[in-house]
Amino acid sequence: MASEGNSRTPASQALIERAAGMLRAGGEPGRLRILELLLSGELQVSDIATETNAELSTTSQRLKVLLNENLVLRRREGRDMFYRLADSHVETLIRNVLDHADPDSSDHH
Amino acid sequence: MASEGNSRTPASQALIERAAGMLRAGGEPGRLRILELLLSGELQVSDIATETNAELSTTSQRLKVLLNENLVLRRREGRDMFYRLADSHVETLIRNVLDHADPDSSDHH
DNA sequence: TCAATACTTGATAGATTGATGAAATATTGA
DNA sequence: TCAATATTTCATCAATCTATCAAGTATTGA
Repeated sequence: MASEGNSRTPASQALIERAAGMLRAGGEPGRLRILELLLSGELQVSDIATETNAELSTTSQRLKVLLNENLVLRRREGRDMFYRLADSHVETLIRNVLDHADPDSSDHH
Repeated sequence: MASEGNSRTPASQALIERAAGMLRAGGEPGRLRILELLLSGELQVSDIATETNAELSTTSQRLKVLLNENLVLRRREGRDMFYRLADSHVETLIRNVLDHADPDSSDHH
């Protein structure tokens, strides 16, 4: 029994800042759109740019923010760079917020 | 079967924007700190200000942002205003991100 | 080694944000 | 009705963010 339950040990300043950074990274429509896209799997930069109707360099900058906040991981394959969600925690987070923001979602209480 | 599963219907522009707004609202340390505080229950503004070491008006502004993004609800009782997390979805979200940001958290993969 | 492809980085300008003091509003009790 | 308490709103300024173009780097194949 270390830290889980209904009452939580107050998060340290550092933890709060890391967590806030993650939320902030997802808190911009262009970047959230990318995260949503990646829910269905790994994609390369140019495809992400195409799918999101964004400039390549804009897309790259967005991915950089997501990478810095550890929301995504990347892997090079030849000239291509493939990005994917960092882990299932992130997946859950994204699904969660999209669900919650959906007025048609059933369990709002 | 409407929208849940491993592949998700692409979110509408509006949904993405609402969801991004929520993340952005939680994406600032001062505001996330408030959300974390509220995990343990309803609090009035002055107490939130005290607990977070912030000016009253700063706290009020922060709460306003959280309220606008539907992350919290409030209720007046006399001169006091009590704020609480909007629902269990929000609770889950906050716990989730704090967990994920914690390097000591076990299930990062 | 050169040209082409795929991406990243740097510089920048415009937009948005966040904290704050001062002023305003709401509620209560004398 | 007045003063006190609790909170919100307003105006402002500095800081941060975001998209974009141009330039730079990495990888491949001729």
